[in-house]
Amino acid sequence: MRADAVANRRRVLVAAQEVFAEQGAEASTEEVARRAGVGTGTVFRHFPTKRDLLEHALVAHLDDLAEAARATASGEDPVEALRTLVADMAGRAPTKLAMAEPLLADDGLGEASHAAAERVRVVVAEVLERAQETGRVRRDVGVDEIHFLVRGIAQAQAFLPVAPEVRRRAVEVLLDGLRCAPRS
Amino acid sequence: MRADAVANRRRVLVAAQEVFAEQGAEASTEEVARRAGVGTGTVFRHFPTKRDLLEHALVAHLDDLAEAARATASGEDPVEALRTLVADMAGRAPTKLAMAEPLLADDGLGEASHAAAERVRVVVAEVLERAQETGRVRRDVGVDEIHFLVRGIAQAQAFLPVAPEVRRRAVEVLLDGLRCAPRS
DNA sequence: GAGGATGCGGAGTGAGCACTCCGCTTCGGC
DNA sequence: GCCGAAGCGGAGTGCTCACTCCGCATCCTC
Repeated sequence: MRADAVANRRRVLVAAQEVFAEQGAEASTEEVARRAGVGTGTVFRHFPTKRDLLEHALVAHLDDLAEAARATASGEDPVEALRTLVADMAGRAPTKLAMAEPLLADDGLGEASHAAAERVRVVVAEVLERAQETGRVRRDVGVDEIHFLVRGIAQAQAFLPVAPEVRRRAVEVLLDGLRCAPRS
Repeated sequence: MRADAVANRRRVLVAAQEVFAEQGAEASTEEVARRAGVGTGTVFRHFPTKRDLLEHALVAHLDDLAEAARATASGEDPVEALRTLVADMAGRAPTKLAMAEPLLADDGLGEASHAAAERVRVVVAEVLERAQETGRVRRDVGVDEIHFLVRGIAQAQAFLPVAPEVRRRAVEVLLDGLRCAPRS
């Protein structure tokens, strides 16, 4: 692969993440090309379909998230780390969903996306488990429930911009729910 | 207004709710017309833009919800009513959001939608207040937080179909969070 | 039941999009 | 520096969709 081709490919990927985060997945490929400073032909040569472009942008995004999660996981008190992780994921999820949504709606995520999502999942699972071992987090929830709730929080802010205190209190309810021992 | 025009208008509205619930707001106007058994011209005469059609379908949907909520509110134990309401709203929210999302993305909801949403809000507020008076529901949350969380739950299931137990446990966490007294 | 107003259907229009194609430019091995 | 291969740009293509237009059918009044 020629050096300029490699560079262009990377520039397109970066531009795609930016554009999709800002405008959602319905942003045109032309806009991505413009932002990357290349022609549309170049974008389509590297990523033959829009689906392909979305998928690669999503993988890049998930890898960023996993790395940040790994940094959070090491060091802190596990319960505090879980809290930080939930907040971080809730913050990033709108961007993630913008890219994942059309993929899910059309034949589901591809292999690469699944692998990247799994890498995130592993880190979250580890933090959750350690948090549960402290006895301060209920044991009847797993990573799936966490992801579900975080995705919910994220989605809920995506459309109706919501007052910060409302969002904060809502997250608080969620975290309290996690901390409580389950009731009858 | 001629009698057949009135009937057609109603049929279009009903068809629109069905189609948008099934296929999302990106469903074509032609599909709505087909389902209603009319031509596209007729749809556009009654609702000059797609936005108009979405908005009227949304109002009809919200009015249904408000009526159901009123039925739930009367009679039951308030805490139980709140629980039922949350579950019901979580169930209906995907349909609601499918219609509301493009409106929000483009200039926000119109006056009619706001009024309909307010009618729902009033009922929920009343149930929440009565539930709080029993002392079994924390007092630092309001209708906004409830709507926010419910919308989240709804959205989260809309894309990734989620295992029923996961969803159930997640809702449980939310409801437990509501029930707990706030912790430090 | 006649006549005018009202409403209807669906072909047509233009805009926007994903994706293709090919003449030209740039790269890199020699 | 030369030259073939690799890569590039962006006009072109075909499709879908919201929305328009107008000749024709249907309704309602008198």
